[in-house]
Amino acid sequence: MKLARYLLATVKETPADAEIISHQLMLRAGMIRRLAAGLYTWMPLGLRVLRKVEAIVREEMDRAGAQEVLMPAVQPAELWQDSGRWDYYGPELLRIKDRHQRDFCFGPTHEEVITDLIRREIRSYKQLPANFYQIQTKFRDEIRPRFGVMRAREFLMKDAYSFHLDQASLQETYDEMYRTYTRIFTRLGLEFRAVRADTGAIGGSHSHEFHVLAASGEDAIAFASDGDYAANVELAEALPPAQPRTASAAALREVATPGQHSIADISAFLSVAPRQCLKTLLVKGREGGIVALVLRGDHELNAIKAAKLPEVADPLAFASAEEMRAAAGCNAGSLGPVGLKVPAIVDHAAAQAADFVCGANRDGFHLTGVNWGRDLPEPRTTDLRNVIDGDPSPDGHGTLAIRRGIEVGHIFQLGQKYSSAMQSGCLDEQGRSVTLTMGCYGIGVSRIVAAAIEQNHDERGIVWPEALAPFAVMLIPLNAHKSHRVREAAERLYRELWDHGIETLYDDRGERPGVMFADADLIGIPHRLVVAEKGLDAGTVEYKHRRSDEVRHIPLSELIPLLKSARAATDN
RNA sequence: CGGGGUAUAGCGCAGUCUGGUAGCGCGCCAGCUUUGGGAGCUGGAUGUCGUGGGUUCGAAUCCCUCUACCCCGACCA
Repeated sequence: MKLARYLLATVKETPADAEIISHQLMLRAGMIRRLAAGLYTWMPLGLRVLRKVEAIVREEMDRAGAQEVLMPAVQPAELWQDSGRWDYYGPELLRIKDRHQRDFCFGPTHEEVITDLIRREIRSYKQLPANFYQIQTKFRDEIRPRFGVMRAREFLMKDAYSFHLDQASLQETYDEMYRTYTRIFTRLGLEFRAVRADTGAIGGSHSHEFHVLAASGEDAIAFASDGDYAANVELAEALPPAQPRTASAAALREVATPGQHSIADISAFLSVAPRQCLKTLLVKGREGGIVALVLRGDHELNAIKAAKLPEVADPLAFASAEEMRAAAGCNAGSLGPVGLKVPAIVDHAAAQAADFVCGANRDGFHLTGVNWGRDLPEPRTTDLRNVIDGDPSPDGHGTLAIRRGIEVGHIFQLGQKYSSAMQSGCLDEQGRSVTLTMGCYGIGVSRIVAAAIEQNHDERGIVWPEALAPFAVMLIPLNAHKSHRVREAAERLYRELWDHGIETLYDDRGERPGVMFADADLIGIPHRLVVAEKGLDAGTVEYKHRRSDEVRHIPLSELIPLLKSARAATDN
């Protein structure tokens, strides 16, 4: 491509409403433009990157024996009513009506459509197992789209669905997909980890998320210092403390704590560590009523763990101010487990505390020197909190460290959730009717582009991994307006590079050198070639890699082999 | 959905409090100079001041309506 008439829409200034670096750089490099909240146009340069991701995903899915299909983005409501999700899915599902007032939705995912297809097409166990995938635009009406294409409403996703006669066959394909995802993210040049994830109603250890590690990630991941345990913090188990509770030493006292509400207030006011304070949260119960959850002051409630308790409403909902006063006789800020009339469920770590501080269930007062078993009954304990840095690993190997990740892939075993709701089955070897067992496997294709930038940038712009770069080479002529030799050499080199299949951008805009260098750096092209008078005298062009400061003078004859070997190193 | 904020040239912003001829930087167009890290000078084009209504001799500015977008909030006891 020649830049003079390529829509290279780079901008110098950082757009005001882009918060994270990938969003800023995608706008500045002219990869995307916003149309409305969570809706983006992919510009020529950005689309090339998106296509690179797609191509690698497609190659590896094909290699793993999956068959590509393309299903409609718009889906009839009937299918969603069949599966029960029309009512369950909520406002994230974009519902639309056609001219006959029939209900449709813009697909946020395709379990219903594929299950419907398979129940019509698959007749015999001889056709199984089978795995179908598509790369397609999805729409999820997110409460709060943000971070550009990282959390957009419309986005490109690869979704795959596998069908099996039994669990053993599903496990095989699941493992194959795990390996395939590992290959894909490795080829994309990303630093990533597979982590155990929450499976919702499915249960078991049959779900993994693939996360690109980045400080801006929206998910927290817990890693074990020894061994390979890794899990989303949503799921990671906090083990009960190994040491027994220390004996009580202090007497129970009620102290006035006017205006002191938060753990931070109380610990500062009474000069005790936050971990010596307990916080009490009142939440709605599953069958109505109120339940108290008690945690150590330095710990955070894990809403997913709490919502799984049989006593607690799912999803988790906090008690209103009126409900608090009715249940405890005080406002938030003075709640405590002592003398509370509602059932209390206590986190393991909170149950281990001795001589602790908590609210007195009387506005403006707290209790100090409180002890389980003495001042209130021994608690019912469970795991309620998020793991924190330094907690013991649930698998017994070392301690946990917390890092942030961007979820770019998710594989899980669906079992028979959709196939039984939608009566998708076939005949087995004995002629018996069997309900199919399913797996599903997603990759956020457009999100990967943003995630890759989060991991690969510097102060000058994007630094593309070889496999994702929109172009391999940026060809820059110096003083082309004055020098026939430079112009001719650059033109010749440009054609030669393309003849060898090396994707090259030729900057024929006639800009000053500084502008050309700055744009080349901003859009992150890996290999930079500069053609100038002084090099031509020696029969060389100047070569620089985006990641390096080293400038090398390469004889023209060695150029193509050099670039080809750089590319080959990243294929497969 | 609750709270906060913003909307003025392609982009980033000032002007609004205190009503009176719509501005700055970048970008864009033309010319000259310049050419190894986002050039300089000269000249130029570009605005229903988000929408609709109201007050006023006069509204970007004051009042009301609507819309769009951004940020914060489901980790607080």
